[in-house]
Amino acid sequence: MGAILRPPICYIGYMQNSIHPALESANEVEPSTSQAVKALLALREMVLAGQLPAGSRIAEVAIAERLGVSRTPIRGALMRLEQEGLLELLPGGGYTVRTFSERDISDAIELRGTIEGLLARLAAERGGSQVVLAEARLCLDEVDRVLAQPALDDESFSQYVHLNERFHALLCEMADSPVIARELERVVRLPFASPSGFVVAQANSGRARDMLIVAQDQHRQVLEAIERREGARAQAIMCEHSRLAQRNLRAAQLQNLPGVRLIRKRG
Amino acid sequence: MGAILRPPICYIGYMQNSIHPALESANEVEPSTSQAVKALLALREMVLAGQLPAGSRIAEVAIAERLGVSRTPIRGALMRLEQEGLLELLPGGGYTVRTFSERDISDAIELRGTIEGLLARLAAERGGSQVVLAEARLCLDEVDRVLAQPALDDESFSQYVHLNERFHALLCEMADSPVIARELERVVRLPFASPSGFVVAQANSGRARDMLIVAQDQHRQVLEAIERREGARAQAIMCEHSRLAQRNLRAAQLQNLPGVRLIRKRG
DNA sequence: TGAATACCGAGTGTATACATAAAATCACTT
DNA sequence: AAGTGATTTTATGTATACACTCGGTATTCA
Repeated sequence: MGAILRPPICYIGYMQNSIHPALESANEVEPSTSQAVKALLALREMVLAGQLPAGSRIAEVAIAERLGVSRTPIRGALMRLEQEGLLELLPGGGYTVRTFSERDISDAIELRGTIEGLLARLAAERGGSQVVLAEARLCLDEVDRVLAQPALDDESFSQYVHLNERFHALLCEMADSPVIARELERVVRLPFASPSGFVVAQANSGRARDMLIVAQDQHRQVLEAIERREGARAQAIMCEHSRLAQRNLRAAQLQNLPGVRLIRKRG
Repeated sequence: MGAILRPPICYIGYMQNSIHPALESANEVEPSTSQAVKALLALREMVLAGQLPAGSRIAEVAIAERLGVSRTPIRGALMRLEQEGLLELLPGGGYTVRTFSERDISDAIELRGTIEGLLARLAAERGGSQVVLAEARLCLDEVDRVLAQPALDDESFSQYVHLNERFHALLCEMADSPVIARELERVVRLPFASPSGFVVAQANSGRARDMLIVAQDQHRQVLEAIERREGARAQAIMCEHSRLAQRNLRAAQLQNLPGVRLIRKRG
């Protein structure tokens, strides 16, 4: 498990290919990655890190020379990030960093919970394959093992996040619906909407482990509901499950999360 | 109401700027529209009309000369359509037309119903502004007037579709959630997931008007539920409302719908 | 002195040229 | 004859050059 420990744990899609554009010209992480991918990852990181001033237009040329690529891949990345909802189109052309109110984030989490609830119901109704169900059980067993210790260190949290994302991915697989899975992936990319978005945020809190215990219980129950073909129950549990993130949104200290700078205080 | 009668009624986003790329060089619909917009609209039409062979790679240069623009806006349009879910990335680069199984379409409709249900619940909980509520009531009154006649002609159907989309848009406004509204718009763009996607498909059916009567009743009930702040009821009605489209998916003759060619029979 | 117009600059939108990778075809060998 | 290898060709990915639009500023006229 080669997961990085502290900062960029939160977003599902970013874990496996998280690039740090720290060094100016030394960001040759892999020679095989195309310029377009490089630009996309770097720009997303920059946006989430708050390195781009929100409100003013993003200068393409400046980004281009900063990343050492031409404007073409930059423009592609900008288009894509606008589609993802991290950027906004300006009336005169060009893009700005989008900011989110707390209610926007709350709505994003609610939407994720709703879609995951739908997935859970479909999984129950359609009855996932025994193989995937067995994998999910094993996954939860591993989580139990991680949570067995009374106090969790960073390594344990990292493992939990990994297993958590794996379970949510398995849920997708059980529902066997590429269309819905695809849209869920989009929603999860919205800042703070990820299933493990707030796990790290409260990692230092004393009740952090207790929260994870509750979440794990919900995972157990939803899997049981799916196995018993209890669709409505599975849906309800999964929807409620997302409200853990809602609670953390209010209680958590958000300093260490990527994308905090995108939250506007009032407006 | 400058709605075109027969073919391109079905997709919300396409109505106001539906371009027919019929004439080769005479598609100067507006001189102010950028090449990028032109390419996007034309390509989307081509994909939905089934003019591009599904399965094989889309040749950029061919599209470019056919539309009379360079490859740059074409590539932008391809990227965007891939994001929208109409195209698929090929492993070697390039794009293909995506095809949908009947279950994919069914899932898309279910997803739309789920999200609209969420919107209805939020609208009820948050209590939409009196202005929007009044507009919605007026909208439904107009629908009543259209449905008053015993038999509906094409003009009436067109009016219904227009009012139907307006009501769904007002629902979005009542919920007052830009984040969720944005994702709903994406889902609605999926082939056949539009709220009025199957209205036209069964326009010639004898029971067409009856279906619309049922839909209108659901609209009335959901609005009442929202006004009374009955969130769960509003959610349930709106979710069930989308199942009308599910039924039509099975029963309707789909010949006249844009995007039919994207349905693969088995697989 | 204020306002309006014109000029200049910065930056996006578009087109095209080039490089590279993939695919298809042909030849050659087994 | 079939399969594998090399070569050619075609198409995508990338960079750059150009055009045009939108702001800003300065200048001029009333």
